[in-house]
Amino acid sequence: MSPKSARKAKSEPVQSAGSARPTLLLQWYDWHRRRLPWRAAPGETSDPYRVWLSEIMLQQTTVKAVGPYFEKFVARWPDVTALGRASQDDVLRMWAGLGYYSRARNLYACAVAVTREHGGSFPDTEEGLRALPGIGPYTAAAIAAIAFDRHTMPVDGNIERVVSRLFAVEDELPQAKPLIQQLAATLLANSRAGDSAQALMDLGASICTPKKPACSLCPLNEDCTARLQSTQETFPRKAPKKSGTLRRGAAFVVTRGEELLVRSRPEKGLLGGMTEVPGSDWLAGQDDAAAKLQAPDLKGLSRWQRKMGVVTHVFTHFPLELVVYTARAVGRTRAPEGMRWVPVATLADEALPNVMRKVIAHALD
DNA sequence: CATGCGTGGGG
DNA sequence: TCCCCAAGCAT
Repeated sequence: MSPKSARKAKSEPVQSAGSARPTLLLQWYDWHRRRLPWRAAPGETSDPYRVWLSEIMLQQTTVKAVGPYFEKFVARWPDVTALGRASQDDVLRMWAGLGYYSRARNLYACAVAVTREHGGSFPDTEEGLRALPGIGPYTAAAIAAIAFDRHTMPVDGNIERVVSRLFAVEDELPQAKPLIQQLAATLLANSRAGDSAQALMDLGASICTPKKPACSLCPLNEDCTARLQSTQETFPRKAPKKSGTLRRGAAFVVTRGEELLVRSRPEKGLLGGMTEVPGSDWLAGQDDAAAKLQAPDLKGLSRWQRKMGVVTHVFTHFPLELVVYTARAVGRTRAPEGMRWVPVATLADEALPNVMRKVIAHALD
């Protein structure tokens, strides 16, 4: 007789909780799902174009920030072939302010590819989607699950957080990604893959938040390992990231009547393809005198006037400090090679990143 | 696998 | 104020 045969008075329903979770999650979702502009109403078929567009915009970007941009885009380009017929510059102008501008270039390239190579319909498999510009592993899985109900679990930052807490994953990100992917897949319901994914994302966004998670409201709280240990807020594990070194530069704001001198940045790299006022390089340890030497060379220009103060801006990987110089150009002063005059009144329509809007506002203040 | 790539909001 | 972060991708 082995000790194992001893029976508990009341056998515990430790019912391999793994199988109960997907159902609990969907039940929670059916009551608490967020209403979002790109989501189909319950029972409705979702539009792959809207799912794709929203997923691209939502990469590293908050729902609140995306809202108005999504509405603008679908109003102007109601389907992927309409977007494919636009110009990249129109797309960049509409995207200005949302950040990560390579997304906008890839968005356009993707629309062209879907229009020309897929007859205007998105591929309905992860593999097919993954081959398109701007669509990586997460986005391919998300579109496949949400728009085409493929049985796959996309793993974004929300889901990494929820899963790493649920299973108390001690490994640090990003090394833990494969493990988390595997664990996340256990939360997929047999049907309703897209809802399973969106349920986890909503849970991460509204309950299982980075700070002060509302565990008492969580449908999975009963067998959340981190919560049982009261270590929720310490997950996911990740190495602290280092902040970049301050870079300095100068920006030159030249007006000609009611017009402003601008140019376009190179296609690739920081703020690729976006509009800017002429400026110096942005370098660590550069002094103002060195930066000023890079002022554009125009005939018929008034003296450069240094605006008091500086414009500061923080990019993901470095902070930036710009000194601003202004000057006025007479009558028909020609724009130097590669530059152009634009009316101040229509600046809002330009593909101006926010750092340049700050510079111009500071200069014209 | 590490790094580059925006911006605005919250604690 | 400062730091962290928010539905990642490309290289």
